[in-house]
Amino acid sequence: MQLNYLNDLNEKQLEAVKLQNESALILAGAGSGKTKVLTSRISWLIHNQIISPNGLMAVTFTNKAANEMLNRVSSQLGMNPRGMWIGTFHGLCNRFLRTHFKDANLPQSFQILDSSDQLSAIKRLSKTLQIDSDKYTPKEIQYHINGAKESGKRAKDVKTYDPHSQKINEVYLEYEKQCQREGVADFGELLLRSYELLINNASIREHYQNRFKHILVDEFQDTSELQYRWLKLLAGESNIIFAVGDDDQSIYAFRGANVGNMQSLQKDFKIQNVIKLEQNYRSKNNILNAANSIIKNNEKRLGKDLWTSSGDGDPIRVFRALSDTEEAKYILDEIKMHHRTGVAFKDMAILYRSNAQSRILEHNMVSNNIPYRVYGGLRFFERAEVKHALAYLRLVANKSDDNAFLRVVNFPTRGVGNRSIEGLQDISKMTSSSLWDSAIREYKPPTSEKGVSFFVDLIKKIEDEIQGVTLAEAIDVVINFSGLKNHYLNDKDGQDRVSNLEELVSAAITFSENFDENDRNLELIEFLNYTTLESGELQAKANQDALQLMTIHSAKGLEFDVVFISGLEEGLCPHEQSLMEAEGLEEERRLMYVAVTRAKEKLYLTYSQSRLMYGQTQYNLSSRFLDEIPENLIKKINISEKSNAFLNEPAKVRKNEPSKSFPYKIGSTVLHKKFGYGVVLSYEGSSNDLRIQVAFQSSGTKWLALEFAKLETL
DNA sequence: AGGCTCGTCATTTTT
DNA sequence: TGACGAGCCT
Repeated sequence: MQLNYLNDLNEKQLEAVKLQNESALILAGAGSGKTKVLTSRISWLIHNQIISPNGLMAVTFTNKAANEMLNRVSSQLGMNPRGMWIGTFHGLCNRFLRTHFKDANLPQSFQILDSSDQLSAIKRLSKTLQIDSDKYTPKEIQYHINGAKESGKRAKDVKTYDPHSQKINEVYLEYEKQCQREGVADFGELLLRSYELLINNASIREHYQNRFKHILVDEFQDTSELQYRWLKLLAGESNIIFAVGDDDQSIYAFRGANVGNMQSLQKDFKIQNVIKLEQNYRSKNNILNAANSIIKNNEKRLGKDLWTSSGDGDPIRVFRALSDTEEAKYILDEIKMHHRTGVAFKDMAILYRSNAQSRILEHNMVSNNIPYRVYGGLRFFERAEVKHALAYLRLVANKSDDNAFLRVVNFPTRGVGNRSIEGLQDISKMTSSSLWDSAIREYKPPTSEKGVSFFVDLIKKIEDEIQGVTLAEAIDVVINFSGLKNHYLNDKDGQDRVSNLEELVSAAITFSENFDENDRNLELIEFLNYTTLESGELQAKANQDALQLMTIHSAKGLEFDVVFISGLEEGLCPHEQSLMEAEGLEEERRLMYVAVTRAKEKLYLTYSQSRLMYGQTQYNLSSRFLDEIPENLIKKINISEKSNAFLNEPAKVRKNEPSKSFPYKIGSTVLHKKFGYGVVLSYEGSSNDLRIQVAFQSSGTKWLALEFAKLETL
């Protein structure tokens, strides 16, 4: 029987979907229908009874992608996919650890720390350990811990070669103990501990290896070293991995993604034939050709070319502005024009490399009454008031959760000052017990609605009140009994926060509707997990017809009729910081590739001669990526030839050869009398007050007046 | 406890 | 420039 979901697949896609007993790597270009291939394959495997729904696992990175997969599979097969192992790496690991909490040496009700919880846990620990937080910043420690976990290492496995990292690793060791004591796990821990459990427990490992005959992975180029090792372990000797990815869209190396996994996969799973999906169903040919020409400048790639049968479309418009304001104005005018001709705001997007660029754009949208939406702010479950409310519940669920304790013991304020808290911490340290236990130990019946003992009574009261009530009612109890609601009602600009608390009650109602077990306690715990694993965009605003503003990173996976890529300047895109990193430029180029391939119909590339950054006007050269697009695909707009002397110079600098005005090559090493060795990053200003930016090995990055700086080339 | 000033810093981000 | 956090003052 031919299934209707297979009907509109092209030959290559169909080949991928119907692969039999072999692992596969599907190189799926932007807009080539990779999600479709992945979900169709799941449906095909199940429908042809090659496996049962329980016999496969499908992993993605984001909840959004996971949900989309679940939805498509459920509509293709007309079944409820809830029990299936389709989810994010973290979500599946969480499920795995809950199932085997005893073997994983975790309390059943263990709570998950998000990044900000993790950071406050580290700050707290540093204080207890009397670590100098200026010398060893909490951020640096967090980076070390996450990096180590990402590569599968416990503190005891990390090799340190200098006193500084030695010290930091000692904090990591203590951090592990603290988390264990408090019954919490950070994001990296979910993965690492799942991996370790599989390694160390043969019967569990064999059980899962026997179960998941097919493992499907989305966005494979984004997998980290540990994630790959975890997948390999689950695959065992004989299971089949179906990995879909695009090395050209690997833009997350900075957070641990390892494109090398694509080569490793081919080797480890003896993949003979990599299937390339190169037909693009999204963009016009001019756009694809531009993307192809840009990305072919990268040396490290598996190689593929996108094509389409949908025609050339408009030329790509390149606009050079005199200032960032002018750039914003041009974009705005074009948007208005397209809107008049019938393009909805929500089908147009402005992309930029860094968030700071959004301000000036937003400013223009506001003054012109264009509805817009900026992606990437605080998410719902990350808001302070929501976290406060949840912290009460977390403490009820797990009394060892010191993070939660500290968050709410004095919020809303109830006269618990630093002295009382430090007192409790001392007791906890001496007796190695939780803050809650210390509070119990010190308990004296409160005489007023103040103090730690009153707080203890409050938590116990909340605990009593929520027995047997629904989750939503429980949250209602918390926000009322805790005094949170009152606190915000009395706050002159707390109205939004009150409605967020109410929104949290609705979120709980929705959660309960989809929760099909009867265990109230379990429901609470799973809800708390859900709030950290799925920090969630509020859906309501998504339906508004609003112009989309976002970074290139957050645009990955999305598409728009009209796309503006703004700020295409050297130093901004490619970002100057990235040029210091190994293979940084190639990743920046992939970023450009991702940005370009977001556009369906029309693509605008804009840059500005001057830009206000950090309160100073910077003069930037146009991005080298613009030069990588063939002239015949481009229509230049309003680029006047009469530019000042400085701007006639750039070609030479861009080619990166020393010239009269720019005597030092960008990227070359120089020696300064006082600052020592450094690398030339860029130039700024014009002939007589030209300044040079140098990153010095020991004294940081500095701007120097070229006229006075005594630099030696090496 | 809350408001204030001053100093610092400034890609990209999901879970 | 402007956001944020530490620390100080009231």
